[in-house]
Amino acid sequence: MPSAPAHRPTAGTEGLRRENTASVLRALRRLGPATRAELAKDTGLAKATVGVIVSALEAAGAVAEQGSRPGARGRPGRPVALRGERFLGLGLELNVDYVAAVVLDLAGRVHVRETRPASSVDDLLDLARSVWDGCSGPDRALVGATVALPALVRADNRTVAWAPNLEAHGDDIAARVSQVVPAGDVRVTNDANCAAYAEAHHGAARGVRHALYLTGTVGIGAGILQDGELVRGGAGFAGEVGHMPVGDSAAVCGCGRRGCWEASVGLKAMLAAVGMPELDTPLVTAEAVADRAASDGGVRAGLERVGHDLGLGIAMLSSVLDPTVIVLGGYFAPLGELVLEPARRTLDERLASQVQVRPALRPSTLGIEAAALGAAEQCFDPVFSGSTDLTA
Amino acid sequence: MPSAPAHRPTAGTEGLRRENTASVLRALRRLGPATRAELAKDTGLAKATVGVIVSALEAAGAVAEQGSRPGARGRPGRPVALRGERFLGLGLELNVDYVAAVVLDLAGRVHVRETRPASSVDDLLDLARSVWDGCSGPDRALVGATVALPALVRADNRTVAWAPNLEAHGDDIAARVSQVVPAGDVRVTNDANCAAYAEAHHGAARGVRHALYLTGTVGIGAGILQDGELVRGGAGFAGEVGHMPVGDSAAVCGCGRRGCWEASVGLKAMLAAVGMPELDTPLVTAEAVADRAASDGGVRAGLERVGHDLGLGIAMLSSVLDPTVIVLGGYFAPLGELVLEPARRTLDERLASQVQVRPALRPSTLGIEAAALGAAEQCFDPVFSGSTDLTA
DNA sequence: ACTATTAAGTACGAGACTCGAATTAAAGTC
DNA sequence: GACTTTAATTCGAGTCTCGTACTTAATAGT
Repeated sequence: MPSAPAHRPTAGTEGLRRENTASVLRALRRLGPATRAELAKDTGLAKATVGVIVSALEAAGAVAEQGSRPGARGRPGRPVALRGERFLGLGLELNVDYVAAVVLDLAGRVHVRETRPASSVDDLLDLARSVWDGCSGPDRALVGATVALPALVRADNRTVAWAPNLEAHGDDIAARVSQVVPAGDVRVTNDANCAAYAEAHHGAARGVRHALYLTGTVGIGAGILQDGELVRGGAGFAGEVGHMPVGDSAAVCGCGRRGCWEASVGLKAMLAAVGMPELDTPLVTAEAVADRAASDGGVRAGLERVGHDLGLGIAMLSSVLDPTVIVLGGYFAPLGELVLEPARRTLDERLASQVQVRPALRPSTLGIEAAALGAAEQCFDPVFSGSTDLTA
Repeated sequence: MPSAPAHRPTAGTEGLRRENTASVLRALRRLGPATRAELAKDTGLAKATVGVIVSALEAAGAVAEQGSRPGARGRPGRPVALRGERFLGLGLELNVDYVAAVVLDLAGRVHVRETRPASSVDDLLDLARSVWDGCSGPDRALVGATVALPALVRADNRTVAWAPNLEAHGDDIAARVSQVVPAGDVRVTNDANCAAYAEAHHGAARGVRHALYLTGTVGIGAGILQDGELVRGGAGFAGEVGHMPVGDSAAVCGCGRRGCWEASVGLKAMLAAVGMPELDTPLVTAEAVADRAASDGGVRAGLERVGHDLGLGIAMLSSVLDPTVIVLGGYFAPLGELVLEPARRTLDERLASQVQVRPALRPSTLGIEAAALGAAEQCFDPVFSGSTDLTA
């Protein structure tokens, strides 16, 4: 059988408490402010148990009571809500032309989001320091920090196996981040995975348990969510879709081979198709292209071709993964329906069977900080899964 | 966030016991016979707790003590092993040209395996009845039955969305099976998923947590294992890789489109490539081809071409999923290295980066009952996950 | 204004479970 | 034969959840 590591999330009764506490926290995140009675019904726990758990969370500063909501019959409940003032998560992104940081709180609200045009680890550390300085306080605790990189990150969430266009050795990024901010646990992850996570928690795929995120810049990356969890693969390299043999089989890719998907739908291929130059950043470039498309039929035709090849790859990925929603990020987002519409048509042609429902194709709405936001959200993973206890 | 259903595997202390009991059972399955002390070390539970759990399992007939193993210093431990005489799982497969059944016990041993050339639901029920008659007994309990179908089965594990070549409405198969055998819980699943499960528990991918199974008959199907769990997709249709646009883009597929992968590497495409006729069953046909290849260079060249296109699709799937091991079943198994070797070469050429390790390509060794075996194994899922309690 | 009704939250005792330490048991070693 | 070593059980303490009964706080009705 698949030899599972002897994982022990529970074992003793205090582990059981952790588990149930996490269950209450998840319910609060999902429902928003809720009374103890509502939490009991949602989690299936006894009212008494919920009462004890809520008290502990309140003492820890994780939740707070709100004013009661009158109007109904009977004694009005006293709603409890996640507090954003105590526990924070820091998400960082180091990319080829910018660094970004997002501070998220337990309630899912963004405290800070900042992006700077830069590309070195030192720039990232500077940003992390300044962002945290603006958030820290005597009653603030940083539950973790996560660094998103456009790189192949191993399944250990620490070491980088391959980072083209990035002068980050990566192995020590985690260590350097933890010297700059007081985060107990610092992890390193792939940027597309982070962005997928962000879309599923805050963006166009909110609440969707099977989603696929595609980011388009020079390369194409994917983040896969299967039943709410990121698909990482054996070594941690799942989602490296840029070099799949899809699209124009003659197109020459930066990797030296031909026929890679990103040689057909990557930023440079798109620009070649519409006959426009590359500007400062992929996003600015794509916005310029979208503007021009309004008046230029040739540009629209070029985007039509890109959209078709995009749909081809999406058909492939849909057949394999059967996602409910596919979110398009990176330079695809500004182009929106200009590429999504032809992609949908191709998808309809290519879909495996009549029964298979076409996944929803949506542009990302999270902007350039998507990956950093997802990274910040990942910091709360241990909290909502019950492996960390905030009341300790 | 991905709105998780408020799943309650634990909650109270008796749920905790179930969880820990399942942990002990998993350890026994993984380690084989083990003393209470060894189980305590492996599971992380206290010795006292393991003692109580083992007593309960022994009373339920799930485990039994073996003769002690002397030789070491100190008091010899009394090893405990999973008993195969009490709890059984029934796996059934209904395919286009045969029906198959496997009875598996808690210890992972196969009690019966039988295949008959047939293709109707009635034939399957006959087989189920006769197989169970040969196994049932006063002290025997059937923990469940699982039916594997070459069909799109919805995520509810009951209803069939699409079953080409199969006159099974499917929605009532589960009900009819539970009338024939005394299985509490009857599930319906996709055959490739079942076979993947079988390979991961008993076959060429044993102990591997990230594996991919590919079966080749007339169509091509995949089963995906991500961290030991089957990837099902949003509707339950993940792994439908047969109609991905891969290989010869001009090849006409049975679905009416062109360029589908199975139009390049399906059974009929392979036969066309080697210029040989189809025999009774895919396996017999493939064996004949393998025989001929020993002496016929033209056949070898044809298989070379099929292997190349196989490698192309595998490269795609590897980029997306990053499996550690890929198992080739169906008609690919008899052909073995004749197609695997060229597939490996293509894979090496196409692999995304130098860092990415090539997954191991292995032929299946489980034979025609692979899917039925995996179906039987799935019956024990609730037992090893702790949602069912054998000691109740 | 007063009572009945409805629902939320709490107090409390019972029950289940795990854990660590102490104890008993069964070998081999000197 | 005494000692050592390791296995397994016993026992008491501690933690947790649960159901019931009770208290509290609002509205609805008379």
